Amino acid sequence: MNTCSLTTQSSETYLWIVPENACLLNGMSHLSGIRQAQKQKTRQALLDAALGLLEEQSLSSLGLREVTRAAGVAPAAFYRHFRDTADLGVVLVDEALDSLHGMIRTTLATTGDSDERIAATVELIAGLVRGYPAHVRFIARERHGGVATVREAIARQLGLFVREVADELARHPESEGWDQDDLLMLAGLYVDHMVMTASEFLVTPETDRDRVARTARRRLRLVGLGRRHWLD
Amino acid sequence: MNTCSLTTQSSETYLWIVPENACLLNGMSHLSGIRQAQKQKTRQALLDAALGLLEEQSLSSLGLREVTRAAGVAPAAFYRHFRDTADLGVVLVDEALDSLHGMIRTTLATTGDSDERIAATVELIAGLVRGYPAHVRFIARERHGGVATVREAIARQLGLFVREVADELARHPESEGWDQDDLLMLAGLYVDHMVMTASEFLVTPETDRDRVARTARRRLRLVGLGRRHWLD
DNA sequence: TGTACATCAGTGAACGCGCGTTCACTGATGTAC
DNA sequence: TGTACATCAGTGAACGCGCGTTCACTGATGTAC
Repeated sequence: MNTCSLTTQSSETYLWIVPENACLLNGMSHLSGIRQAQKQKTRQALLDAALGLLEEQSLSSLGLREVTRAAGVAPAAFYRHFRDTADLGVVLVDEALDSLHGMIRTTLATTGDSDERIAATVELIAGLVRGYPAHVRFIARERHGGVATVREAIARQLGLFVREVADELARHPESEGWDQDDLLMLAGLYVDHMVMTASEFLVTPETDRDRVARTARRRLRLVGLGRRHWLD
Repeated sequence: MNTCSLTTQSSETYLWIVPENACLLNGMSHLSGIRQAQKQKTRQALLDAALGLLEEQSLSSLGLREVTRAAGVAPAAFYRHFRDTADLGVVLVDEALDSLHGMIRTTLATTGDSDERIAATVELIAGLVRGYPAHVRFIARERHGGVATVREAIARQLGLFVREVADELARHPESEGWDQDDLLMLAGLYVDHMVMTASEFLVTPETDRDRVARTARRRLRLVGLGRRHWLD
């Protein structure tokens, strides 16, 4: 059971060790013990219920009563945790993307030739879609969705990814002679490609996902070729 | 004033010359004269009103009464034209994308070196965003949105684009030795890139769009380099 | 340790409101003779 | 051409319903002594 992010193990442990700092965003930093744990449980039930409902609709049509009904609490309880459904949406963005930063860095830092890195990247995305389909769908859907604050939260996180990817690319020997602007351009291309691939996986039945993975790898290979000849 | 597509001039003319075939989808092929023209006007008013409202929300939260209010007709009038708002959404998809097929083919067939073609492509997208921002936003938003029939309509149209782009790429001398599968992979990369660039333009104030265009062109150049070395 | 008081997450009832849908209607347009 | 009837796009009133929000409340948990 995770509490504040996808990284189940670490954040749960963290919660028990330093409970007063575990979820600063919740505004419940002074709570402790049973009370906090129960509140947290309800909060997570609301988030999970919302995420489930969002598989078949978008955030701007998600109703507060719908969420509380699915979570098994009274409508008024919602206000103990979120101002409205848009507010809940912003929390979902961070729940979905916070834990990805580390994974991406690790994957890009993989030693080995570029084909290995490509395979690892596509496998990372496939794994995310397999493990957290609802989170991935939520991000793909709300990236251009109808709720401004959520769009902005997603744009902020993806912007971070772009900068992190650029940093990591800069460490590769292939990046010698590249200026920062070009690195960011390439990093943006990669991040966009990751999001596209993820949503392509989502709409493809498990049995056909190999085909999607193969196409994704070829696209990355083609971009990689362009990268190698950029300074010719 | 356009009636069934973005290509104002031609479809309007067409409507008057062969009115009984102009808008087969409407189910009003047997109507003629003043009555049809008035019905068409109301229908277009509903579509325009909906498109306006969709700039700040998504289709799955768009209300029928909201649309009729903005269009200045009674709620019940809506049912003379559409079954529900999802049905209206599907019509909007075709209104937004039908007329693009020709433009894309023409742009890709542009004679001249690859830099010229790249500049023309980015300029095509910039022009679309400038001329039809609401249509472009609608497509970007609903591509992964909460209404299945609309997502499918968009996927169908984008799939057509991919095949058309692949056809056009096949005509280029650079494509010698490429198999169909690789051409489709590359075409998909281009189409995805076009959609990304369009939505990047949308969230960028007019004054900064040059920067977005420049990045888009460099991305296309990098992909073009990869293309040239694909068979090495 | 036990007791008395404070806190506050969650409840359940109530509210006014706008929603989607239906229906019989009206009056301009179309058609037949 | 004029007349009598048919069509049907748009109207306006009505309906039942679920929505978001408020409020005083309850009872388990927390705290002070």
